[in-house]
Amino acid sequence: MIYGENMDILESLNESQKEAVLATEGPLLIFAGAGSGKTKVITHRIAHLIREKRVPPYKIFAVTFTNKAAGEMKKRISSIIGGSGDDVFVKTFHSASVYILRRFGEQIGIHPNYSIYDTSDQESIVKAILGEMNIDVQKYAKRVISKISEVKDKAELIEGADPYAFLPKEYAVNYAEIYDEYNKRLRAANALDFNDLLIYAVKLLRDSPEVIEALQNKWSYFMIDEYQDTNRAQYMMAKYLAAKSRNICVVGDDDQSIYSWRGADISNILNFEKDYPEAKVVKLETNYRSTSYILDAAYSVVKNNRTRKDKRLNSFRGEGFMPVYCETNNEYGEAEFVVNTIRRLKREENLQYGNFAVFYRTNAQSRLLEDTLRHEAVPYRIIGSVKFYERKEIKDIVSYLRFVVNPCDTASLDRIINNPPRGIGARTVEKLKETAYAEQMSEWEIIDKDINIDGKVNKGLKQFKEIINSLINLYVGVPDKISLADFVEKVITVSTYRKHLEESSKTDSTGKEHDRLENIDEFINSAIEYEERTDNPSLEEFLQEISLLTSEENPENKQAEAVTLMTIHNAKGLEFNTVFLTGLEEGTFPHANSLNSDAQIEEERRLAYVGITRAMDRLYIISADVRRQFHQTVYRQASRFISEIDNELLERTRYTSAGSSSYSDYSESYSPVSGSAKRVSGGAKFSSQYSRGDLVKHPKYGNGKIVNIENSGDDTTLTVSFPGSGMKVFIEKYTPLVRI
DNA sequence: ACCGTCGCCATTTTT
DNA sequence: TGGCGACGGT
Repeated sequence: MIYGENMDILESLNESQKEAVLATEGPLLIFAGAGSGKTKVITHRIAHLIREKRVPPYKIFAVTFTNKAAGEMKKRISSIIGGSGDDVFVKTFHSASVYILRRFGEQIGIHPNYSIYDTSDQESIVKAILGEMNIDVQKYAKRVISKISEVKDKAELIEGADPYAFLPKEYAVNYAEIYDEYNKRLRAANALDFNDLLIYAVKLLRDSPEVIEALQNKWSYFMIDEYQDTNRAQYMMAKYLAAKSRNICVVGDDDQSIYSWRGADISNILNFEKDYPEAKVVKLETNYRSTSYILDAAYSVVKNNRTRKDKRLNSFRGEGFMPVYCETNNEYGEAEFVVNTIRRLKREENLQYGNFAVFYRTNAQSRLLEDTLRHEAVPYRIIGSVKFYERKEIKDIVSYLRFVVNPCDTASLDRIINNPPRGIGARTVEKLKETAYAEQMSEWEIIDKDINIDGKVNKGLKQFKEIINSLINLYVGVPDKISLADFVEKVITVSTYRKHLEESSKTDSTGKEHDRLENIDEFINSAIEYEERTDNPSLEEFLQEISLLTSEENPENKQAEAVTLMTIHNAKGLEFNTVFLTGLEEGTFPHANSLNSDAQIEEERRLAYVGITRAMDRLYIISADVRRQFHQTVYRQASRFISEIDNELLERTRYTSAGSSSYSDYSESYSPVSGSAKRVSGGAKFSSQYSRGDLVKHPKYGNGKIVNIENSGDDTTLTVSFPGSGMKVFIEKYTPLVRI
């Protein structure tokens, strides 16, 4: 929809949506069911504040859960009211914290060049501590980290409660001691983890009259999205900020709370009316997204939860198609059923690949789906699996940058000191750490001052010192003398990282090393983009910003016309014409780890609810009798969520894959079973110099037979079956195939 | 002492 | 599948 300058902001809203938009003063709680136009209400409410109530845009503070949602919201506000929408403060809680700390952090000893530690940095710190304490690193590192996060999620540090009371007591592992040591090392490294960002921001708000006054004067209208997913610290941040104006509007849906494992506290939304007795409550109960069959199915699942406010969405749309439950023999059958159905619907119903989404509970499940789509030449994109900024090569470069900015950053130092290899081994690093500890200096000071750690001067360390020092000299000139992007380029060359990658890509036949080079160039692009869109760009800010980024938002989906694959968690807030919910088996979904607690089962059920309600027109729920996990084959029972759906709401079917348990078997004997999934190159609006059944030769795979020819976009693709290597798909115009 | 290779291991969800 | 530790070669 295009919004004209004079469009009435209220025009396209229903009664309760209008009510929510107009209630601008005082606390407001909006229960927004799935698909009820929540984002529309938030953006229109902000537009209304600005245009009708004459609230300056910069007085409005809005937080969402993900960067993507924040970006989306900004865009939509601007599309209603034009450019001034850019001045609304729209961020995530974490990036809002970064904003607060950048301005006021010095008050509590947080210098603006601090590093933000993600899970892998945390791991490196915790592993070091456990190693020194002679604790089984393998076994405990993950557990310790999750315990540390758990304590911090509860924000016990802020409220003065005893954090140790929340740590487990095990004779082999002293959690309290590790916890203290961990925090000590983060402070020494001038680093904050994700939780610290929130905690320290809240501390400032609570303890510094100057800060709270400045910020309460800065913002006077607050909007918080996904309120059911806020944790303790986020709750407190909102509370402190809005304490003066009390113009706080929270939006959420207890049925869609799926982040309790990350400290989200559902009682934050359920208790809002206690916190703000004068609060107005608006319920958005008309669903514009899904047909009533789908909504009824969703309701029949979620109503089994005990800890929820009962409510039921009305569909604005008609009855629609009955959801389909397909039982398959194994995960191959599941993947084939998905592909066949996509093909059929695309052809018969004139749908596009972009109309389809495939959801799964765990990322590991994506692999076979992905393989099958690729083999069948169905374009797809995966959201959120390997995050761009978590790729090894990106983290390496970021670590160089972080270290130059903040030379106390030991996690970064550990990463780069011998990367690329320069002859600094584990023993040397160990001695370096010992010396640093003995001298009460940072490791960098030891290196920089040529302090003797080993009876002889280490050549590698000397080399490393020169690299870092020359980069520090350049860094002083950023961004005036040297642009940020050029500096990043310098880091990549001076560190010899690029050279090293180029060399290893020569001998690498998989092309992986070459991909790494491309990713590095992509990273330079992201630095250029940052510089272009920022008024006062700084390396520090750039680094902190990307630490909070989770990729998809940046390297754009180059293929818009593609099937979307993602975890259900990632699907929140999205909608698709047709949704496949895969792996509906006890142990897969609900996940095995959640099976023995009611609270966790309820969260899994909410997750199912979120998944189902993403579908607009068609919903397919799939289970497999047998699924191979890790190394073994497990027999699975259909998920309880399926039996919770009323019988008359589900069309049942079964699909059996001709393939058995290994992919090569599958390729050899693959033949589509479903009658509607004939693999003909129908329509044939494209031309090919091959026909089905032709025998061809490939330089690497040898002789094979063409089993399918299809037009995907502009290209003609050939699917060839090789006796030795299974099925491969080629784009005809690039293929090295020769007819024999 | 470091570097590369081999084989073993484990995998919920993520700002 | 790939990340990580152990091991043996340089």
